Amino acid sequence: MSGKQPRRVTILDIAREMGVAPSTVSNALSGKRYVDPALVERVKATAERLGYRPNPVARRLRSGRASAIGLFSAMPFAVAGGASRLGFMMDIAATAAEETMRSGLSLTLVPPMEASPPVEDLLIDGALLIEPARDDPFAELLDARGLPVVRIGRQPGRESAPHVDLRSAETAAKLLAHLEARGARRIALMTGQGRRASHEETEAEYARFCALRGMEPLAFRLTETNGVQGGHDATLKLLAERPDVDAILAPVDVFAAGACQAAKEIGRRVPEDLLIATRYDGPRSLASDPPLTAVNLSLPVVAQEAVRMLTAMIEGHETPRVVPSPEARLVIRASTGG
Amino acid sequence: MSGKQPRRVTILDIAREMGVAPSTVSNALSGKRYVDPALVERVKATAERLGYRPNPVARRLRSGRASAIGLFSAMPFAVAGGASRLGFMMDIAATAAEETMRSGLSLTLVPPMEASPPVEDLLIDGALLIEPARDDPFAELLDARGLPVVRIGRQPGRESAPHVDLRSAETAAKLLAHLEARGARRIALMTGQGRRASHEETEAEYARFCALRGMEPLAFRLTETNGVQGGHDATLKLLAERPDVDAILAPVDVFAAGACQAAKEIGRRVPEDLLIATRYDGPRSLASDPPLTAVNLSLPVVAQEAVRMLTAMIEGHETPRVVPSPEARLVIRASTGG
DNA sequence: CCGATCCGGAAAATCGTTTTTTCCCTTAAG
DNA sequence: CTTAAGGGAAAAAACGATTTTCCGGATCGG
Repeated sequence: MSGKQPRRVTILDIAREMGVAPSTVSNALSGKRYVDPALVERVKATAERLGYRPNPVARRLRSGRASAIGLFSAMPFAVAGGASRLGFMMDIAATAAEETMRSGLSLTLVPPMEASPPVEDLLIDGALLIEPARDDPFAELLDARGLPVVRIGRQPGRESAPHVDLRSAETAAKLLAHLEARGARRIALMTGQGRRASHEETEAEYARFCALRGMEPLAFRLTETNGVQGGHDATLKLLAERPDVDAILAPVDVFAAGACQAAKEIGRRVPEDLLIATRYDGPRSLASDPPLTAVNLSLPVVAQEAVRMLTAMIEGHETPRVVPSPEARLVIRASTGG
Repeated sequence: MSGKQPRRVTILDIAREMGVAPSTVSNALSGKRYVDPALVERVKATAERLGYRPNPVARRLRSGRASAIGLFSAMPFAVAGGASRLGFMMDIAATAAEETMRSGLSLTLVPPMEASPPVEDLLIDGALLIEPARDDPFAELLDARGLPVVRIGRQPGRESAPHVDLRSAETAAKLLAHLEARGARRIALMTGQGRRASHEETEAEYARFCALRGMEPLAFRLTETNGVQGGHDATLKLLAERPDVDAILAPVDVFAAGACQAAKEIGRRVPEDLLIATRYDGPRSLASDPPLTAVNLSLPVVAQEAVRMLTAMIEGHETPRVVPSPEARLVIRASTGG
């Protein structure tokens, strides 16, 4: 346990061993300045022989870089049971971590906590922010610290901040058009309460869609932390009050899953009597009964793009402020007739 | 873009401003040495006024700690589609990140990559390793670096390494007993291929169980990356060949989900004609049709415990080498008769 | 009354790199 | 032949804190 480390080999050890200056060793190893090729070889060999490992902390202190970025989820991250965004977040985290490593950085996971975490003390030189809401506290802290931030999804009120645009309006339009094509005549909308762009854009698109067709809008905002149960309860209530509803668009997958359950309970067959569609195509949409029609958001691509933007900003390179996500593709499943 | 940081306030700025020595400021703020209380107050006030934030890197260089730990997933982390362990991993990551932050550390996510990531350059002073398989490459790298490591789940072949024991044998015993109590007479087992303790222990327990009852063992190892489809196909084949099988224990949740689908397709009703049970109680088990009987592994507690062990090891404190996870509790759902 | 102890703070060393500056020596130009 | 230029490596500064050492004055005991 805690085995007394045998004192790490430092650059100074190499320098002493070879009778050269520490700076020469540094330059030889990093290649930042010209050093006689033969000497470089010898330095490298000695470093290898002594088992030299650069001390990342010292390196960071001098160069001022943390060599890490943070992944911030605005959503309740550890919400017991009904963690509606875990899959979403992980699709991003997985790819982001990989892409981050590829750039020689590492990725720090920052969960929302009761007491907001010490953003100031985090060792990062940039941040990824997942679907920030209008007054996202993380966004404010990060901006205050003056850190480069790339948002995944536009942040309402901060449209000009760098972000990957998830194009939720287009996604909503596609889903609505699909439902209509499958025969829906009265579509209800179930979004979440957070003031996120995806919700706002979807609502706007839905309103436009309804207006164009003279369809009476039936839009609800559910509390995200209620999870499947929330979607379930809301659906029961909705279908009781408005039996003419023949389709539900529930962008948050847990709500859609709840809607499926509710429909089954009251004997409304999906998709024969009721169409249900969602947005994020995660494990839940596949595992629902029936499987849910959803949208392939290409989150791995989105994450990769976001990391690229962020690293560019950190290095001071030019980068477009807004990058569009790949075009969303419908994934049509049994919940809308397969 | 790359907004020139306004140069952080350092301890030197405070010292200059007040006409005292930097060391005095440090001592006043940290309280490590006695400093005149009145002066302490003035220093704190000045620090506050100037907006002083200690530079974590400098602090770490001097004290030699990285103040971060890594979370390593041995499993394919970004497996397209059938990512069977994402939920599992995230249950742990979420809590671990929170507990880590609470200890003033941060958590770095390390995905498996084609080219093994530069474990050497990671700024961590400890690691969490999720369900390492017998010859886990990460385990070797980390041990070689001499870093404290806590395994979540015993690692076959490294039983003496510090870990949180997931008690898979007991879990398996409970599930098997439950299936038997619900009337199962011929139980088949579907595990994964990785040489993880959970699979090995479950298989051993299953063998014991069968031997005791004179039940013919029917155990299969499926490739984890095939996901739901793999479980589905294997189940079809199994039920065709052995129609007398009346229960399936599939610890990997995606296999269980696939089994459900397959059963439905061939008209075997669950739970009337076939019982199905799984291990990890993630979103998938809830969203399956019917919902799956599973086991509450208390992953948040496990994660918390693992982080505590790790921080203790990092600080050189004594800590038990093996901590048992909380007793697993059955979560009985419709797939075994509710 | 003198030397030992204590005390609070200043000064300096330290952590291990990277980066800047200095310096020596060779070469080329005037 | 002298000087300027340039290249390659050594030396030193810097990063920002913590930790150790130092120092002058007050206190105390003998």
